[in-house]
This record gives sequence, structure tokens and C-alpha cells, in this order.
Amino acid sequence: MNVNAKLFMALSNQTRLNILQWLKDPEKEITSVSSEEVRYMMKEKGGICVADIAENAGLAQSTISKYLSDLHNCGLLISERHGKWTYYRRNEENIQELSKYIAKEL
Amino acid sequence: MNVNAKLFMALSNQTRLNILQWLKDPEKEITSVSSEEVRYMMKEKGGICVADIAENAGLAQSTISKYLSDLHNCGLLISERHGKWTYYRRNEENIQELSKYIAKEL
DNA sequence: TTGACATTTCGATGATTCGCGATACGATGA
DNA sequence: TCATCGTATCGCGAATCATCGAAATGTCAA
Repeated sequence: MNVNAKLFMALSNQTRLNILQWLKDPEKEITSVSSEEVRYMMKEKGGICVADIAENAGLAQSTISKYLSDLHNCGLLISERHGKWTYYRRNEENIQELSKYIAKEL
Repeated sequence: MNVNAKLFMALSNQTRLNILQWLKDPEKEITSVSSEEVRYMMKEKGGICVADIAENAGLAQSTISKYLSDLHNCGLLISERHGKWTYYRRNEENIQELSKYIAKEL
């Protein structure tokens, strides 16, 4: 992962921070769909889809699509497309790498 | 330290990231004054003064003063005033705290 | 091929940030 | 007290970001 100003920019918005938080425990935090559905998406599709995250955030779907794309571009999220849907989940490896970078290189 | 969007905003600018880097090894990185002077400032004054960092950055004094204030306000730098001068150094404790926050809470 | 649907991209507008020069503040020394 | 010097703050125009709705793209199913 490339740790740079752009990455920190992605983290400098409360909604994008919220998204990262929600995806830590989506079954609990994504309340716009049932936890069964959330569990299914996470296990079978590898993440939560854009519309559900947008619903949770209360912002326009196009805004959230952009945010998710930003978080994906800087390596903080992994995206997986299944048919019409794009599912996003955390990139735990890169988050740990970021932590180590800050401890040693920042 | 309070880890929030404002903190990441402070890190989302290349010059501010550079400043943090320079203050890791100022004797080597602050080239606008002699290394003797840098050593003296670090040891006796507890940091590097605004003008020298501005010189190093090649940006206006007012710009760098603001950047240093931002980095100080979010806990990444410590400032110490001696007479007319304000000296800034890294807040290593908070930087490690930030690293741990990212590893566990982000 | 067409229709429907999820997502992405585009264009617009208001808000925020960047970086500057000018100015105000605070400390020193004559 | 006053002049000077380092720093902090203010106000500005330019650039970037936030957010929306509309339009374009991609995918499935009929």
C-alpha cells in the first residue's frame, strides 16, 4: 500500500470514517437491511453493497459510490462485483500496514 | 489524543507530512541552518523554530505558521515558546497512540 | 433486443482548503 | 517608551472537496 497525503485525505471525512467503522461489524451497524441479509452478503458476496451503505449514511447513492471508490483507490477497502452489485469490505491487511507505517515511518 | 477527521485532515497535505518527516531527524533534514544550530535548538529549546521550517519548505512564513499550528492542535507536534521564538517538535507519544488507534479502532 | 435495476460518471453549486501578503500581537533591547 | 523582530492572524483569490440530481454504463432476465 502507498501511504501518502491522498490516503489521509480519504480518512479526513466523518462519513468515510463511519463507513470503515460500520464495516467492522456490519451485522450490527448496517441497520437498513436485516442482519440475516447482512450476514449473507458478507459471507457469500464478500461485503456490503453500495445502496445499503448509502441508506445507512443518509446521503445520495452517487456520493457514497464516490466515497467507496476513494476508499478503495487508496487501499482501505476491497471491492468485489457480483452481477449488478458491487460489494465492499475492509482491507484489514492494509489497515494494519498503515498502523505500522505510522509507528515507524511517519 | 483525539483521533478524528480533523487529525487526518492535518496529515492530508504533503508539506505537513514533510514537516513531520523533517522533525524526525532535523539535523540532517533542516538544511537552512547549520547542523550545530539545529542540534542546539533541539537540545536547548526543544524544537525547530517557525522561520527555519518555512525556509526549508520554501513556503511563506504565514503558511507554515498555520500548518504548524494545525499539527499542534491535533496533537502531532509539541510547541514551546522561548521569547520571540516558537519551537516545534514531534509528539512521539501521540504518534504511537495514533498507530495503535488505527490498528485496533479504525 | 429490450427493460429494469445497481452502480458509476458527469455537471453544477456551495463549502473548504491552499498559499500569499498585509497586518496585529508579543517579546526584547535600546 | 519605542523600534525591531519572530510569530500568529486576517482577508483574499485560486484550487479542491462535498453533495446533489441527471445521465451513462453495465448486467441480468424476459
